[in-house]
Amino acid sequence: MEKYIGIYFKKIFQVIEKNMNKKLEKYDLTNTQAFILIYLYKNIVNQREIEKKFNLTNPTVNGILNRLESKEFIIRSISAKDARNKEIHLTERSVSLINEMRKEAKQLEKEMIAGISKEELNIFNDVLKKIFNNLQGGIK
Amino acid sequence: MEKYIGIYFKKIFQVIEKNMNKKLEKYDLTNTQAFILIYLYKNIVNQREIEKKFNLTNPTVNGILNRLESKEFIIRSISAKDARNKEIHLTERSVSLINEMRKEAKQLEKEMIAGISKEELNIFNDVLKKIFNNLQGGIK
DNA sequence: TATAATTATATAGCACGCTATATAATTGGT
DNA sequence: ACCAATTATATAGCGTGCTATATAATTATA
Repeated sequence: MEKYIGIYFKKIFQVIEKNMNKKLEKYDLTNTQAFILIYLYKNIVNQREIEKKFNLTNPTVNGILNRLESKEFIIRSISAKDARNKEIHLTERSVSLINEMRKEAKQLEKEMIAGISKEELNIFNDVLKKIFNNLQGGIK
Repeated sequence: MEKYIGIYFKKIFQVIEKNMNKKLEKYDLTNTQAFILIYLYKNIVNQREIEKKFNLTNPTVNGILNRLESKEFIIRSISAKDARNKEIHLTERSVSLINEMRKEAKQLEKEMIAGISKEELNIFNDVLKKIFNNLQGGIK
């Protein structure tokens, strides 16, 4: 067993990420890119909203969107209402992949929690939430 | 509540990391570097062992050790027994910090799990282990 | 014993986090 | 109406992950 929860967490998170990236290779997408596309499919937002939703900084989001744009998964255009905002539009290419990717994501989540009971999962989620809240204060 | 465990995991992991990095700033170390130093203090190993312990690839470990070396936290020398191996030695500088850093790491772990019962923690750890095992197969 | 396979480390190049900083547009206060 | 503050986005530069590839030393095998 791992002495530090922090390290254990990191290991597991990285295993999850690797699995996802492997499944997404065929779409020429990373897991971060895929989750953002899935989010954009359901929500018409500017970049700032993506930052808040995924807990990321603006340079991070900008970089991800740059890559998505150069691969032609999205198009960015300046908002007519407020020229500071950029509107983000999914291209045909990404719309056609969303459902498939969503299926894969769900499938992987199922694999992850195989053999874990409802009760265990509930407690697990509670603990995750508590840890998150315990640490949130320490940041800002 | 988060729809995808994967994303929730990522958020929490990143909050943990940010907290740790903040606490370690004063030592001119990142959390990854600190955990590797702590490990090296207790274990005389070559780079390969670090890869296995932390589930990292060799270029990742090499990069981290390069940075630790240039900041003079470690010294690397070629093994007399097997010239493929590099022996990693901690410098005075890092030895003097280990205990303090270990205290901080423990302290943060305590903060993380504040208000969580023993039972909850046990289940949480079990679930983590199960998730890790469920996914391990998917990688290699 | 020479060659092939394996092992340990290193390098190149990329994705995705970050902080610090810049720029441009909008909003608010006087 | 102006100037300051705020807001949204972008850029520079870095750490830590990765894959693919190279190099050098050791081990195994024909």
